[in-house]
Amino acid sequence: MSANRPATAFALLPIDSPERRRLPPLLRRAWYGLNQALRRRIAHLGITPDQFTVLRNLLEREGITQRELTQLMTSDPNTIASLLERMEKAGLLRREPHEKDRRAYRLNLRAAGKRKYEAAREVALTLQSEVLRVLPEGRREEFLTHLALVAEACLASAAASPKKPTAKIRAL
Amino acid sequence: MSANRPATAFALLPIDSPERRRLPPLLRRAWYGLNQALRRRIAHLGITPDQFTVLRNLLEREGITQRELTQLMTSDPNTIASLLERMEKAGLLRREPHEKDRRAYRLNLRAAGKRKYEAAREVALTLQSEVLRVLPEGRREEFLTHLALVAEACLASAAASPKKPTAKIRAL
DNA sequence: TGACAATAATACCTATACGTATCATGTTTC
DNA sequence: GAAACATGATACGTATAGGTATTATTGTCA
Repeated sequence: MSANRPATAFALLPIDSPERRRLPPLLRRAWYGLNQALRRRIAHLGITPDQFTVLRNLLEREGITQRELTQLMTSDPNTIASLLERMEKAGLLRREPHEKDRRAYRLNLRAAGKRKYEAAREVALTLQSEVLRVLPEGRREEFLTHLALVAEACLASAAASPKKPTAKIRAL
Repeated sequence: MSANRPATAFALLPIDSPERRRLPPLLRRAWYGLNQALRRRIAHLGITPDQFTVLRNLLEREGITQRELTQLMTSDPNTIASLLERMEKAGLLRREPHEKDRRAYRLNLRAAGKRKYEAAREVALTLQSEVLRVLPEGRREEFLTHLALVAEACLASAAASPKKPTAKIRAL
């Protein structure tokens, strides 16, 4: 083991998994694991983790447009459109015409959506605290702060990576 | 702001985004941002981030089965099967019959797969260090260690959440 | 050894991510 | 104020996640 790392960091981990320290697989495992756990635990409610996130955002900010929801969820207009279509069909929310912009919709929860949200929220809170318990209590806030920094950096890198490389950039 | 948190943690963040401190959205942003950045930066190679991960695993361990790859990638047999089908069609790898178990395949990279991997690896390494630069140098190892703990906890929670609730559990 | 459970892979389904293109509507600019 | 441009939403295509069921094997145990 190299000398300039805290030895405790590896105490719980098998030494022979070098990729254990690589950011991408760790983020992948954490995100997919968390998502899968939540999906299974709320499956009986008939909603998915992404639908739960939509419900939460709509409860906190009623009447937002799809574009605004897309930004709040750090998602994509296409993904949100089809997600909302399924949720509207399931009776969880309504899309009403925007009174100022005839291109846009205003999104509003229906009663069924609010009920599903409340039930799923309990599950999600339990899950989150269950997961964070593995960190020493005094380090949890710091971890989340660092994770927020990393998340912002990831989004910035994505934003800085054009879909179609411009002539200038490709010329490098 | 509550008193028992380090004040510096919030210095760079808008105070009015309470969900900034919630684990799920942070993991989502980090993972999707990282994935999107890599996808755009290697699109010219004709492979996706997941295909890149497959290539890396196959390079490190030649001749593994789909089942073993599924475990290495913390993925799903269905997903891996269709992923490999696309990659085999694209000439990146071969599925050869397993000499002991006629149900299984042995996976091997082809030359094109190795070339794509080498090119994508440079991009991925650059991206990862670009992202980790936002953390103070002395905290990066600690952050990854904590993230590994969280990832394991997420996987454990998922594993502890059955697909179909048993009668016993549902009775609670 | 013969019935039966476990396992590797696949088929089929739905949900999501996201790239490109399109349409309708807003906004800006000369 | 008309043309150019920007924006909200959608249509369509491909890739991935993962649930259920099926098929072909393998392993186990009475």
